[in-house]
Amino acid sequence: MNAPLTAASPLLTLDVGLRALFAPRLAGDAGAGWAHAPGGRSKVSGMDDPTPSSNIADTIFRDLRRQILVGELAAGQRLPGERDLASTYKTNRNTLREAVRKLEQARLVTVRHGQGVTVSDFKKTGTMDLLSPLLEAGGSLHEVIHILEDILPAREQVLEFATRMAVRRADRSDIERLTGITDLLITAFETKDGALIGKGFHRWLEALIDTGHSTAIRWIANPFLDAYRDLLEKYPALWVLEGSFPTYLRETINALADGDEERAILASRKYYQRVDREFVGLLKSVIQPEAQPQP
Amino acid sequence: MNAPLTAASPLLTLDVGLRALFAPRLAGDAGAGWAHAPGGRSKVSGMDDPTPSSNIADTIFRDLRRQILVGELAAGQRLPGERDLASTYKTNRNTLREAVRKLEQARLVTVRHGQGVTVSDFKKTGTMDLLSPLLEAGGSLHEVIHILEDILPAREQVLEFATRMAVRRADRSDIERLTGITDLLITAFETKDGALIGKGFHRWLEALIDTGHSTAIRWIANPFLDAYRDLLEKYPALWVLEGSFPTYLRETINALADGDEERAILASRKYYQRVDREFVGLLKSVIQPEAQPQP
DNA sequence: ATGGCTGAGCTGGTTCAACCAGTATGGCTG
DNA sequence: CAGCCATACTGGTTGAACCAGCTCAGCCAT
Repeated sequence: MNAPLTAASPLLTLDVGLRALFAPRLAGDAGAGWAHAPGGRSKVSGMDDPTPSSNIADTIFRDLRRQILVGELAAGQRLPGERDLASTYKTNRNTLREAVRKLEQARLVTVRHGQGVTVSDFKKTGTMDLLSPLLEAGGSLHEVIHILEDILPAREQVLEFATRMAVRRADRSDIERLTGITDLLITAFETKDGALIGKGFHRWLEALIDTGHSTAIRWIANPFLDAYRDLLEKYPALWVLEGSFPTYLRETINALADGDEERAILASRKYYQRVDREFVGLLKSVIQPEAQPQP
Repeated sequence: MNAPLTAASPLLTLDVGLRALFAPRLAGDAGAGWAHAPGGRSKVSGMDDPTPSSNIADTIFRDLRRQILVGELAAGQRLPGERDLASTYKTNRNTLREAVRKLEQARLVTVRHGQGVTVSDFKKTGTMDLLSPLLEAGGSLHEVIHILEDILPAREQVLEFATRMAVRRADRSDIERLTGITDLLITAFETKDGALIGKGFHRWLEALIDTGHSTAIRWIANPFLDAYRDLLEKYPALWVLEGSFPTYLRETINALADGDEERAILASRKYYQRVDREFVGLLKSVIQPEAQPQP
């Protein structure tokens, strides 16, 4: 890659992460440092349930979804009949149908009475909801990298938009909340513990999005946050955190407090362009190792 | 509103559309002028099925979804048991469960074995998939307008991003396709037939998004296109088309052909800021008629 | 020979009646 | 009073039967 990194600010754990990304699941949890703050949420318990999903229908749903997302079941192809599928999965038709209903709702198949179930072309008709399951499905390396390359600029757009709205609509309590998380996060950054920082950054992003006070932003950002969280759980060591990470956080907070929209956008753009450039470069060097540059 | 409209370019059918938006469904179809082009699609038949949805489970799903989206079922609230719900809807438990599976997949409820079904806070945890059903559900006027005000800038961001990627990645065939649709559309614009223009514009947007050759863009844009199409079907006369519409189309195409990214973005930004400003102004004047400006 | 009807056999849609399995709760027991 | 446990909720699973839309082979009439 063209732009050399400052020796003092290497990409944190990136190559470890890349190796982990396509390797069996890693165990490990980096302590309870980022437990939920006692926010004003209702009795909604939060997303800290381990979700064992011993659910048969759900298991089948996930399996079929995976098969579709990695291309084992191609678009336009017809699924076996419900009776056949049920016996394949050693269950009954009712349970199997629940799985099919979920596939249908996820736009992965279309069901027509008398004609069977056909796989949809999810690349055409899907939505960002598929991002997390797609990364989780882990198709071919090439495929995943292509999708990621595609997603990264979109993510940057979303983040810029979220940042913009946050600057416009932040109130005092938003800024306090974000400042608090930022301080914790910068402290955590010193530990170089990828999983811990990852969780903290997730909270930071959530707070930033909340600060926009916009349902639209939340809805756009949620699939990205989901994908982030899922990947974080699977590959705690993955997170690409460039050396300027604390600077980015501070710049954003300061611009937020000053109401300086352009400065906040600039900080975001600068940071993510850096990170993404490195990330894409590394991804490409995984595909074509001969093109790998000298450090 | 501050900026007066040029007398020669009134908002096409806007107040008719606003009236229609909160009135019973209008009938009418503006001819087959926008039939699908014989594209290279596989056997996927397209989205021109009337979708009668006589499906019981789906009907229940839609009804419960509507109740949740308009707030009749509040977040955190528990649904009646499956046995009760089944008898309420005069059906059996299996069919009802299929509806609940869809609600679960749509993130509108969470189901926990032994504890029942609870309504989720979709404003926090939802995704853009909910946009179309939310508008369809038609909650309080105030609510819908608030959401729309929130969505419009997001839509503009998405369109700008789509435009940007289209300019970067357009090839000759993309430009030919878009030019063809543009010519048709501008001709159709003379007819002032809202439904016809609406359909044509939908095709134009699809072509623009295809031109980006990016799965990410498609996935982000799809919920917006869905909402657009659904509203178009329900309120054929709605579409807000400002007088500069043909100019916007031409500018975009020309910039695309020249590879001039900034010019394309500028055309998009200028046009949608105009349209959205008028739209929001009108929406607000519906809420507070006393604030309505003089023409 | 050709056109249209018809029924057999696919598909998903719906119903029923049981039973299995988590979760809360209140009353009983130590 | 503390702790257990029967019980009565909740959703999860099962299997069988039947209803309904669709396709197509094959028959019948033109």
